[in-house]
Amino acid sequence: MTKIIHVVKGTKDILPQEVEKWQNLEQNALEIFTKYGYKEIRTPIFEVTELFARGVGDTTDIVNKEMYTFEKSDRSLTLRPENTAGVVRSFIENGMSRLSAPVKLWYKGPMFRYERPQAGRQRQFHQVGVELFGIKQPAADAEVILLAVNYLKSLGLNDLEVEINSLGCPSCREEYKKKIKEVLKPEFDNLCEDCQNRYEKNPLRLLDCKVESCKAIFEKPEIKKVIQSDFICDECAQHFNDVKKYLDKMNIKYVVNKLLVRGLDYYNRTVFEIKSNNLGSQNAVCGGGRYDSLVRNLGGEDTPAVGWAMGMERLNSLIPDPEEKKLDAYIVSNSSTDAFELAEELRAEGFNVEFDLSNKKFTKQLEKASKVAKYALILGEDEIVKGQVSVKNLETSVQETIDRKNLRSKLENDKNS
RNA sequence: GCGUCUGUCGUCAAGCGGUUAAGACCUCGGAUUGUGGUUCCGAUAUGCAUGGGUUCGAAUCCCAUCAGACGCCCCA
Repeated sequence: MTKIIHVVKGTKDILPQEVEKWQNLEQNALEIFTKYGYKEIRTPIFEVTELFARGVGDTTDIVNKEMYTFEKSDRSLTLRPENTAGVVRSFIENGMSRLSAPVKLWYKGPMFRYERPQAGRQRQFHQVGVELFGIKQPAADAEVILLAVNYLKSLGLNDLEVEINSLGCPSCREEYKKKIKEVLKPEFDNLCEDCQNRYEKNPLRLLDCKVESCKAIFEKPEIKKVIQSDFICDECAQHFNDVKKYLDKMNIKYVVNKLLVRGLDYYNRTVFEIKSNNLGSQNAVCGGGRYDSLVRNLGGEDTPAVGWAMGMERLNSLIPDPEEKKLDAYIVSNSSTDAFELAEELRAEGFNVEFDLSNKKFTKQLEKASKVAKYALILGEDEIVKGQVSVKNLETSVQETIDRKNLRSKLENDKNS
């Protein structure tokens, strides 16, 4: 036997029986996002590597160790690890800052990150996300969060936890980082290896370390005081308060998590995550925030923006499997030409119909019908001659022979009852 | 990149150094050439992820590789 070829590590087929769930996710996205005025955008799956280096940030793990990068004619290209950078690139390139604000976009599609696969994590995975450009006011943050919550609700997911935080603006955040580094300096040698790395790279990430010895250090009164201090400046605080006010008004429950820091460099002010307790350790279904300097950093005009992305695999694992859909009818006949004809007729009228293509025996055909369809349409010699068809309800076993011209209304009646 | 566990039919599995490698489901065929979902018969792994080794003898023990699951880091 010739060796078979396997899917590559961290990728998966979406098989026919799972496709309906995916179509649901996509359909709901289109419906809900359209209500809020978002338009779909589709950007390429690969981009110039520099886009992600500059966009996502070259200190992030995503850019440093997780990108699928390849060279082609002297150019370095990368499979997109996320889609905000690509959308921003397109926003700038297509002059969308000239459009009247806000510009509201949504997307869906595969993303690629070279990571160790585990529950809720693959190397090729899918995200659906939204981006709102051109509004600096807190109402934009609130709308985007509301949109996320309503999308999740439309999928039947109600008991998820919304966590929010404010990272402040670049200037007040720098102050805060400095203070944290200062107060932790004497403890540096006692921190775990990861934390020692983070100390320089991203001091904010120190705070939610899970190592017990580190936690103990953060509990020390003089350190805890600094960590918990309200470091953000008055303007940022005002913005954050307003976002919370909107959420309260819209009846969205949330908790403020001061340890919530996102892993992409471009965020400022509002950041948020939506988590589930039913997901294993990778428990965030949605993550996002405000990124007011990204458009400018990528060469566009100064444009404030907010957005989020959801992991579609994670969403799907929270949604129960739908019942398998049966065909409306399966034609049982020894005359495949007549079966063909009838099938086409019914299909044209909107029914889902199949029949046997391999000349199986009558009983086998009926057996097949009972497995895949609600009705068996028996088309034998008698029926063909008389222009009739025997309709058998495969659940109730009730069968009656009717004129072919009445078949449509018969099937429709039963369909609705 | 690190750690823990796991690889026996399409699927779920038994087997723990000597078996003809159980069983169940699915699939296919027959009982049953116009009536299924119940029942009964039958078919389907010269092979146990791959490659080495130990042994008279390996699916079973050892090593390596590959793959998967889960966790760390990080993220959706």
